[in-house]
Amino acid sequence: MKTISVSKAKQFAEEVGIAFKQTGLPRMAGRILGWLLISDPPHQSMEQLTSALTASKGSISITTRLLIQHGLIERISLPAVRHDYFRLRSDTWQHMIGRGLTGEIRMFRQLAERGLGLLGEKTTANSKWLNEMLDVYTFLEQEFPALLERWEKERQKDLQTIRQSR
Amino acid sequence: MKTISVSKAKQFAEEVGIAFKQTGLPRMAGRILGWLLISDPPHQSMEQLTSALTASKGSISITTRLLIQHGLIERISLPAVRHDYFRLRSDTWQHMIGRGLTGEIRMFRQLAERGLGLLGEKTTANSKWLNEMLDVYTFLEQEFPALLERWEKERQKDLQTIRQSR
DNA sequence: TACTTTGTTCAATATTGACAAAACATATTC
DNA sequence: GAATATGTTTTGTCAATATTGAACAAAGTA
Repeated sequence: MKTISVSKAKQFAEEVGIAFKQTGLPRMAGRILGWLLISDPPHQSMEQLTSALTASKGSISITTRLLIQHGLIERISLPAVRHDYFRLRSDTWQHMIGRGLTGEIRMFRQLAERGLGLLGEKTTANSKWLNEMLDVYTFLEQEFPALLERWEKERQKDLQTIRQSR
Repeated sequence: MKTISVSKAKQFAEEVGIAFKQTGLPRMAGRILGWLLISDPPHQSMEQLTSALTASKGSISITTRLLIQHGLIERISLPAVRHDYFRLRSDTWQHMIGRGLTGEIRMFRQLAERGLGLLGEKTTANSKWLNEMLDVYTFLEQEFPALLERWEKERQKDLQTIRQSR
């Protein structure tokens, strides 16, 4: 029988927590998401989360709401069971990438525009940097979604290949 | 005479500060970089930075060192002037993107690998998510540098066009 | 060598954010 | 409708982080 070591699982959840903190979301959000990535079954009750993460009900309640708002997890309820469960959404990574990477790109593009607006018509030595900044981030803002679409397509192809080979 | 409003310039520096905080660098680092983006001249002394940002010498000293380590700014000295100046590096945005976006992609790819390692050979319901996570981030990790190279190329082309049209 | 300017380091403080515990609200069972 | 189970909101505490201010170091100038 192969079971995941509980301590390693908790450690993994902690690591995802730290990663999330760096992307701007609270640490607890990452812990919950990290746990849901490896928990068996993939849907977990609040009580399970509190005990797995040694966190208070309150924290879990607030943070699950946040994760739901961000589209990263969803609440499900099973018939004849009082409490609800949480589980990852199937499109979690689209949302993660959209919030993190795409969001960062947009933020810096906007900052470059603001900066250039401040300089006005003056062409100082800095406008070179600001223009380059605007240029890179505008390019990325346009091309990044296309990159993700390419992934979607290649993924579809791969899935088909797998199906055919059965 | 067109001069940048000092208060708006400071506000801009503050905004870049907040943006930096979200990417994991200290707020002060963003404030300094934001100020250097719009300051005239583009090189600023430590004394100028302290007064522009209303921050202590200590903060500036520590944070400029950090920015230099990250390759975002450089220290320059002018002949016959006692103190040094700081200015943006010409490749600031390559470093910014490498640290922020590329770093985030790599981090999540690594996490996916760790998670799958924990599951071992077991194919639980979660392995679907972890595999998709690994798949997206691996794809991005490979393709993102190529995207940046494409930008470099198109930029070279644009610069040539400008030169030729003179 | 004494003095001045400049920059760094570090200890003390202020600020922020995370979190738990408890009070509160809602719903379900008997 | 009392009792129990479940979930949310709030308040206060603690820990992490940022920032200052002062002491220190280094280097140029007279």
